Amino acid sequence: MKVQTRVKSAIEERQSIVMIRRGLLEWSAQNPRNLPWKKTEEPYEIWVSEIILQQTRVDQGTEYYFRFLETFPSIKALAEADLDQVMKAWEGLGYYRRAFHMHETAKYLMSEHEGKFPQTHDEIIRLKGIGPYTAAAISSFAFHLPYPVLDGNVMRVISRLFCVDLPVDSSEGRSHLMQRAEQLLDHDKPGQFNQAIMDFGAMICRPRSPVCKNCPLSTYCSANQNDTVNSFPVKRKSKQKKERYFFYLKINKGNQTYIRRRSKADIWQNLYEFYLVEGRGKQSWKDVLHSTNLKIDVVTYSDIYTQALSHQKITARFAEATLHSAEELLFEQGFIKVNQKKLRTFAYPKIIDCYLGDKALNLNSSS
DNA sequence: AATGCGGGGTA
DNA sequence: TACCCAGCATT
Repeated sequence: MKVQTRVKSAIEERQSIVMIRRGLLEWSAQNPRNLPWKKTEEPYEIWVSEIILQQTRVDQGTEYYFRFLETFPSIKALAEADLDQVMKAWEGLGYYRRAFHMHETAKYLMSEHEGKFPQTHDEIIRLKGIGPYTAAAISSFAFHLPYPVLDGNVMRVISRLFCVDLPVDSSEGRSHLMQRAEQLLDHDKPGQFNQAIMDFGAMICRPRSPVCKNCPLSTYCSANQNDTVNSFPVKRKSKQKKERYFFYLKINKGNQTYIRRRSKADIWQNLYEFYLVEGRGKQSWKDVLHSTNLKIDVVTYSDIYTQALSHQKITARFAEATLHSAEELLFEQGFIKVNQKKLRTFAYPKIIDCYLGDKALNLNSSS
């Protein structure tokens, strides 16, 4: 038997667009999602929520959202804070450039924009850290401007509805999806519509095991009709992870420790760390200690810590040591000396945070 | 157009 | 383990 395919007429096409739009809004009204940032139209608060939620699950970001607004309740408060303080609020959340850019933008808005968040899409999208998605989100949620959001949820929903087989991580795919998103958008209530389609993607049209059985759009969904929902969205191959080996020396002098802010173009920019020697492949502490000019006595060696980033696999070892050579060697390299008690007031990568946590635990249990 | 940038939940 | 998450900047 021959598989029947037929091209939809322009009229049918327009009709299904209308039905999908209505279906999304109705589903949203019947299945409201109680998210804290939905309760406000304050641009600053919406901005904070949207930056936090970039590539970050709602469950993971919610606590950060409350704490960030508590610590920095306004553009002014954020602008007047130290970078270290801002990074500390972001510690553990990842993609730390987000925090850096927010801080930069807050300072810019104070000095060049009278501390007010801009109210047009053109101005908003020019701000650091704000791209097409975030600009559309803020524009529609805070100012009711008709810009469609195109995030991971929306791309998944649309690619399934219309069987878009262009890779969603290609510019061609993105522009195709954006066209669809613009067609679908409800221009009278863009904010509501954008919320609806994202919620729908998160709850019904999920990445794995979508709930097609009671999906209100199943009759309009090409992928569902063809029983190919699992082959959308189409993505390119992901790259292999690079392995890196970090040897960290927690160098002490008395009750002080030397730490340094990471400043190179690399992971964990603007977070703090100990003296680092990066090994090439497998290496031992002996090789590493031999390669430094520092006079130190190692007191303890830690277990091995590993952390998987999206693009790198980090293996880290820590050694605690006392310093005998002149401190100047370290100060010249940008290190600062911090009292042990104040150590945790700085922001660290997760792998260092874990090490410090384990160390504190060991001290407690052995005493 | 490709790549780098975190951390965690889930199947 | 691999994939994905309310993406963006840089080259």
